[in-house]
Amino acid sequence: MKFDLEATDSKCNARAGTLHTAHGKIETPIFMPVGTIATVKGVHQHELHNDIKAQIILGNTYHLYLRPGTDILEKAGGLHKFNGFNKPMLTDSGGYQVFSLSHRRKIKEEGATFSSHIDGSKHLFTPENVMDVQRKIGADIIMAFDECTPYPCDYKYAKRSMHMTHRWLKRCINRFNATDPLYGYEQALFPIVQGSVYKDLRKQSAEAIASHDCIGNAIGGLSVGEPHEDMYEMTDIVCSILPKEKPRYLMGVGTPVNILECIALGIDMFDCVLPTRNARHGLIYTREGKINIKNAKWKDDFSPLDPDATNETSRFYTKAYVRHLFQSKELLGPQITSIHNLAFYLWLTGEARKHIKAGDFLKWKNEMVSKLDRRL
RNA sequence: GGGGGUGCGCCGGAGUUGGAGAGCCGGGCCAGACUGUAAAUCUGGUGUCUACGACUGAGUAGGUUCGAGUCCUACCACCCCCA
Repeated sequence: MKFDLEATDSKCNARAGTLHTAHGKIETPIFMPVGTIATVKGVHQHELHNDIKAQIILGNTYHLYLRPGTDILEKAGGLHKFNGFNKPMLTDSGGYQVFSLSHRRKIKEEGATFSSHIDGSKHLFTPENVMDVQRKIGADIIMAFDECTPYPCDYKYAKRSMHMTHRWLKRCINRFNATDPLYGYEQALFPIVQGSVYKDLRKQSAEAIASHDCIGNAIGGLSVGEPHEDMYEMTDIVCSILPKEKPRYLMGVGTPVNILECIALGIDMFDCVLPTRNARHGLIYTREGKINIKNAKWKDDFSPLDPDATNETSRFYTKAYVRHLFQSKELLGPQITSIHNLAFYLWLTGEARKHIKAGDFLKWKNEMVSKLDRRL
């Protein structure tokens, strides 16, 4: 797996590059739709491919391990074969579930014990078996097992947790290096920077992560409720330390404005549930800001969801029609808005790339942010 | 034509031995939230007003009573049975 850095903005740290994987290339900056349970909720693979133009999607180790289970995924020949998405995929390790399902787990040095949110059964996740599971799932990029710390998080806990994540990382790397891909193509392991909102911890963590010389690096533990200023500050510090020639993945971020700001700080890869979750709840992102398509004011607005969209779905369906679908609780409503929001996110990162290459990113970014920044 | 039954919220239920209702449950409607997905979910609002408090309100109009959504009378509407 190889990353080519193609352009760097002269006025900020934004970059454009290409990550070459066995399932195709990823042109950065890029947004990666989240497909936790082997599906980007409500969206067909051909829609991801043709209309949204997704270049890579996510899956989740914790969820896929619980259901359908690694035996089924192995039998299928890996996640790509199972869900039919034959472009690059990335799996998260379950580290986020250490945070989001904190009431269902116990952390020890060995690993984290979860009681399944599906049936209550007990499962131990260790750095080693999380690597094994991700080998079986077969994503192109797999993530180290970490603890995503909550916000707020006191310094002492953040420090202790960070060190444990670093120790877990060494175990992940050892297991990863001791095992081979199961399906005949390369997988890359990305380590994750932690350290909560503490500058010294972030610096220390970024240095530790960089020292492993992995193919790409990730920043975790942000977008968990901290102020945006903290998110940007931490991202900035970490980007100044992580190697320039390797892709940087900011996990779980974010809003369109978050993404633009963090591209400016030097981030190449993003993922977030907002475009799909909000879509299912009737919130759509447009070039002019976000709108709630369920609001009564759209009931007789027969203009397209987005007349300027580059994808077909967003130009084809009207606001009034999509509102009607939501009012009627028709499945097509969330499907259309999910496609729309993802297409918008992919358009956004694609435009950013164009402007970085053209050399006018910062100006374009600032204009976009002021247009979009109605608390996006 | 005769007999019986039922009437309160935007809708459907529940609730009444006469004793605190702007008010229970569900739906609808109107808004809001959501950041490496326990999420097609969750939260709030939904009579009126001069609004942290008031006022009006149980088909309509009267009556009985300290007190009526509840009892009585008339009328109206709807449903059922008989002709």
